Amino acid sequence: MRKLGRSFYCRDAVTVAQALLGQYLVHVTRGVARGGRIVEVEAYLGPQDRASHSSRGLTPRTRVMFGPPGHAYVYLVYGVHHCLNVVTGRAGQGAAVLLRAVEPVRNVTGRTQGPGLLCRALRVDLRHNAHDLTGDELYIAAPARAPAVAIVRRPRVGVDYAGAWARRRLRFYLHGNPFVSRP
DNA sequence: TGCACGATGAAC
DNA sequence: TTCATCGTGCAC
Repeated sequence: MRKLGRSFYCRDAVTVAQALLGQYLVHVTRGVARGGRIVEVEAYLGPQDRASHSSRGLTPRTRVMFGPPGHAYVYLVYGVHHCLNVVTGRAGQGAAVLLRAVEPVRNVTGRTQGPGLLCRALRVDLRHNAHDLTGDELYIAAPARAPAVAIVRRPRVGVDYAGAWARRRLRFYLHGNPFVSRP
């Protein structure tokens, strides 16, 4: 496994989103490494994207999204679940990719099909907000052998309020993978 | 200072 | 279809 470096994230969100499929998300806590294969993601493009949190502009919460790429943007939804994003593009752009589902690979208990379940299973919460993904605690790595993958494009989930942006096909997942949240 | 509202998941 | 539950952003 080879950890993804900064340059991986310094690309547009759509490119990074698709490139993330099949990569391994790893979280090391107290010597225990938990890992899952990323099978479903969504791209959020920036302030112009009405479905993106960054469409509100630079606020205390979106500060991380507008920061340098390769960092984790973690937030709480519905006061209950956490969602993990990776910041992409250039600093100031406000783009990110939401990790929606992983396939359990190592030391993962519980379900992982959905952004909230993924965070629970991999023990990711608000403490990881702004965390540098090129570090040794929470990172993404390329598997030794990456099989060819068929990618499906669909509209994003739960963003009906975003008008035309809700219809953009910015959700990507691995075709036929049983760990996708909503095939 | 108050309030409406979620990039969800689970129960009914 | 309803609800849990709380941080955020914006109105007052």
